[in-house]
Amino acid sequence: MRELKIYNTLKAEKEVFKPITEGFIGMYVCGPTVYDNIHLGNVRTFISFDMIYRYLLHLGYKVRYVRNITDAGHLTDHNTEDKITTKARLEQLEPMEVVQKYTVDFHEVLKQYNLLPPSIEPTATGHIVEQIEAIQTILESGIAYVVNGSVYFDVLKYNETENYGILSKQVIEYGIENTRELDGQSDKKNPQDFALWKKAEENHIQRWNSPWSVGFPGWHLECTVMSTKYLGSQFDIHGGGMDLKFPHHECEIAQAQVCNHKTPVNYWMHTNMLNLNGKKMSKSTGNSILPSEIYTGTNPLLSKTYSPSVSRFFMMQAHYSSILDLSDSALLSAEKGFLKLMNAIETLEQISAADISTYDVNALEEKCYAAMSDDFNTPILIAHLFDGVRIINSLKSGKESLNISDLEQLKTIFNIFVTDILGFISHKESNGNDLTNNIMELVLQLRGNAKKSGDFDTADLIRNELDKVGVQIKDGREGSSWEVK
RNA sequence: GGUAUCGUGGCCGAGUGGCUAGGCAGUGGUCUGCAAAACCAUCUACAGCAGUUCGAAUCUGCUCGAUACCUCCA
Repeated sequence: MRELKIYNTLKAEKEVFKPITEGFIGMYVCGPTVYDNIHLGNVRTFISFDMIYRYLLHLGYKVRYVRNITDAGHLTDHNTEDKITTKARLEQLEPMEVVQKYTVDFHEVLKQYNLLPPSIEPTATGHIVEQIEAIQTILESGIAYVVNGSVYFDVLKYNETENYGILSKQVIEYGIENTRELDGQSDKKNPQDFALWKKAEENHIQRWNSPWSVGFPGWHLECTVMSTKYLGSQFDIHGGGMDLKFPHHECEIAQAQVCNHKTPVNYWMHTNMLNLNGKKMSKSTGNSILPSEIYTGTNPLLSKTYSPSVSRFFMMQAHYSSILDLSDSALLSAEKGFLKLMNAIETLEQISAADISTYDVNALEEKCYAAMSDDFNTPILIAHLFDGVRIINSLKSGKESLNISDLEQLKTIFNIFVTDILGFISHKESNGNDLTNNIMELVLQLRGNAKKSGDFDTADLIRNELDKVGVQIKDGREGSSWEVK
């Protein structure tokens, strides 16, 4: 199998990837908390991991991809209530209605962006029993304590024998004098401690029985429990957004370390943020844009609508680990580039083979694999694909030629990288309609006749009127063609 | 205050010690009835200062600036 390099946040360097079991990969990615519509920044993370998943599959690995849905336990800021519960109260819904509503939204959006579904999509509320068992284990190890029906993880005690901060490189602060505002109400021994179980207040709707209180699990615990359950106590890849690195992933490592006595994950991958107006998109600050606003064009920042494929292309033009800034002009240029790429693929279907090849298709394929195998470098891949686009257009005009096997190989390359790995789909499916094709053939023929007889008024009329309804005429050396814009 | 990442041409965005990334926009040309598309050519660059080196956008130090995390966020 081809060598693959992955930037491992845990080691802070690029490493050659070696799965625990040859040919198999266990991958866990933190999913959304379904208390609201996901915004485009959330989508970026899932698209990045979709691309990663697709490439791993393409390389021939059997991948078990687990991506959770957080439907309980995610606390709001400075509050004892969780996000789902808060939303349920605001919308006067059952918590599970909130969960259902936004889970459906999540899935619909990801479908628009052509994401493959994960192998398993577990929920926090479906694993309450496992979470309670894990808390018991941690309590028995003496790394957690019970206060007023809630259970907290003792970070300082853990840090005596283990390294809390191994992932985020944070150095925990001993002593409370360094902390900013210590919440007087808090049951915690230290502000760094985090909740494993919270006792439910009277008005808290989501609640389960436990040995300590009627309450609900802490946010960090679900990922530990579910990744362990489905991928084992040690697995290959754990991913998530950069903003989850600390404290969420740090806490996951600590919990798993106490429960299973081994480091849970070999490769930690963190995808970077999508910025809007120079700042991270965020639900809580309102600096965000919804996927639906992109394809309906309802956001004031956008001059027009953009298809999901265009925004997917826009994201793939940046490396997953870089911050990416969204703007109308960036989407506009992405759209042009995307159409150029997709048009070339259509053109490729019309190319006929020649006797000799004037271009090294093998070298192109090698470059594409090299780019992807170097920490999933999609911008470099796309640069190479545009090299292929240039060749395709030259093939059409006769400046380059390919023999039959090279031509087939070029088609395969585009199929693999554009469709299978980058996950782009042409949004011009309507071009394939037989009726439309036949009518357009006639129209082009009539216009061609008009041109031949010098009737350019008619020729231009046809071209202009078609342009108004979104069809572009392209006159080439060997005749005219058309496409839906 | 702590931790981390980053500062690349008109814009977006790769590269990380010597060899043109790429896309969009611009300019010149080919083609065209004209235009568009396409193709060819081409311009604008590595935040600043000092150091290491035969050679640095790439390594080191400092300065300035930006962002993220440290309290919920993909």
